[in-house]
Amino acid sequence: MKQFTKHNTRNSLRRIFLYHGLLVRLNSMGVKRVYSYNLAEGARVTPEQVRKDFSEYGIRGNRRGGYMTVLLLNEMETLFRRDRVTNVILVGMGNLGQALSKYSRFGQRGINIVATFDIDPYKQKTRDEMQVYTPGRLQEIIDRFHVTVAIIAVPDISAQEVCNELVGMGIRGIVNFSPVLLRVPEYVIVNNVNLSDEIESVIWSVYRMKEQQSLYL
Amino acid sequence: MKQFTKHNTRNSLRRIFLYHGLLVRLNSMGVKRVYSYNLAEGARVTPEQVRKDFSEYGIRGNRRGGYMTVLLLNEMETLFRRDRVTNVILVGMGNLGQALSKYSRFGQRGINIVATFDIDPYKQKTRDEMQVYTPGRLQEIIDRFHVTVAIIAVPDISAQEVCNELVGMGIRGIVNFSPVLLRVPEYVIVNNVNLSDEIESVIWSVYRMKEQQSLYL
DNA sequence: TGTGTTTTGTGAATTGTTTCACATTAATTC
DNA sequence: GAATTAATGTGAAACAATTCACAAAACACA
Ligand SMILES: NC(=O)c1ccc[n+]([C@@H]2O[C@H](COP(=O)([O-])OP(=O)(O)OC[C@H]3O[C@@H](n4cnc5c(N)ncnc54)[C@H](O)[C@@H]3O)[C@@H](O)[C@H]2O)c1
Ligand SMILES: NC(=O)c1ccc[n+]([C@@H]2O[C@H](COP(=O)([O-])OP(=O)(O)OC[C@H]3O[C@@H](n4cnc5c(N)ncnc54)[C@H](O)[C@@H]3O)[C@@H](O)[C@H]2O)c1
Repeated sequence: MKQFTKHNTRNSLRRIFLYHGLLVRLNSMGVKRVYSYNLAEGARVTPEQVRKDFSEYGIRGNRRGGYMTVLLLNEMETLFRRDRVTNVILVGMGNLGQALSKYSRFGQRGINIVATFDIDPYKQKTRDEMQVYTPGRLQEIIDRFHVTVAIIAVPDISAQEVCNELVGMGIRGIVNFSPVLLRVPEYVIVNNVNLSDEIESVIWSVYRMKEQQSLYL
Repeated sequence: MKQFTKHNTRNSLRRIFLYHGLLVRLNSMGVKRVYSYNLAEGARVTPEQVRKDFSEYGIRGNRRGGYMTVLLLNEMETLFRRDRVTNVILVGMGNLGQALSKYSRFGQRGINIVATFDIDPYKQKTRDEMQVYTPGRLQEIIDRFHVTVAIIAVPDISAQEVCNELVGMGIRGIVNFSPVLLRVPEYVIVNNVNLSDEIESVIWSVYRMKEQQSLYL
């Protein structure tokens, strides 16, 4: 087993997923060979970056011949567990939780939301098709489906509490949509996704760009 | 006007927003003075990082006295336009678009979704409270409300097309939730937010951590 | 007013990431 | 089958971000 000691940053992983997405499209379009500059163009990076990223994960192509699309795809899918489906639970079936639970393309990405949870009994009943469980059944479901990754979409006040429970029940990875930074043991992976920040940073970048442009008028 | 030539990375902006959030909470708790290590602890960074970030944006405190909470908050709100509300439009009122349009806390962040758009006439009618417009009225609304930032929550196939229209109508910043990298002129800011990637990167990090741990058994 | 203490602000050092430059290899052409 | 061409793979160089180290400032208290 190759060990990834150095690098392995969030950035390189992000790019790898991008390359994979592009590769799926190219493959479905019947492209047999792909070159670092093809992927680079699609991912808006340099070809060197693509090759360095692959090199980082031990993925190798043919000099002069680039990469065989199918082989590269297979290699990536094995390496990044795209060959397996991972069971995930979702806690908090409010606006965002419902949107996520209805998204039909997670399956293509190997993400399977096996169960959703909410404390609100009204939400437990009314969700069409997908069963919404009470948090009392968390441990049972986690054990039954060998769940190690959870999505938190509860209000900020409850987020840390829910997080603690989940970690206590064996969850090792959390995607947190609430606007608080969760405190977890070092063996737990957390990805904090703050949608307000994502929007606000664009707003601010636009203001800043306008200011700079007006300096040259 | 201070010019931000160097640095100004996405990372430092992200952290600045984090500090702001913490500051709002500390202020509402009646904390009068705040020190770099307070913010550092909350944001999970080093105190030096906090001070460097502030220094970067020309924010200064008192040696030994830290920062006056209210003054720092005011300074940040002026600097980062938190004192103004920015009008934003949202295109695509499917699962995700509806969740975003119902989120009530954007207002606190100075984000005001003034109008939403969808090609589906059914969606144009049924959304409670918020009016959903046909894309035919985009230019009119953009002009009327001086909109420069848009959120794209349409399917991947339509995303680039919608993006082109928006840019042609004067939009300068785009938050893109579709899983394609948009192609825009260099004067337009794009933030691609890929929720599948956010989840998948956690899944993969968990797998990897487990592998590494099993090496030491 | 002076001395000790605490905290900021920031150059310098370190660490991390991306790009460059080119040797190496494989395919193609003659 | 030798020469040419076009790609990869990767150290080295350049660049970027973070941490270190400490001087400068502000406050406390005698
Ligand atoms: N909706 C958005 O567009 C948006 C944007 C930015 C941030 N967020 C953040 O995402 C999170 C979810 O947002 P939302 O709009 O879906 O909120 P919401 O209030 O609509 O939904 C939250 C849900 O969590 C449930 N809940 C509360 N405590 C719980 C617990 N202990 N266990 C299980 N369920 C619990 C509630 O019953 C509710 O159904 C919030 O933290 C919000 O700040 C959402
Ligand atoms: N929902 C999620 O949890 C989720 C997760 C990951 C990624 N995404 C991405 O976010 C985007 C939106 O997802 P969704 O689940 O809301 O999809 P959806 O299919 O539910 O909604 C898309 C909406 O866009 C509208 N639309 C299509 N073309 C349009 C056009 N040209 N102009 C205006 N409106 C148009 C459709 O009528 C529909 O209402 C997609 O690109 C999806 O891949 C969503």
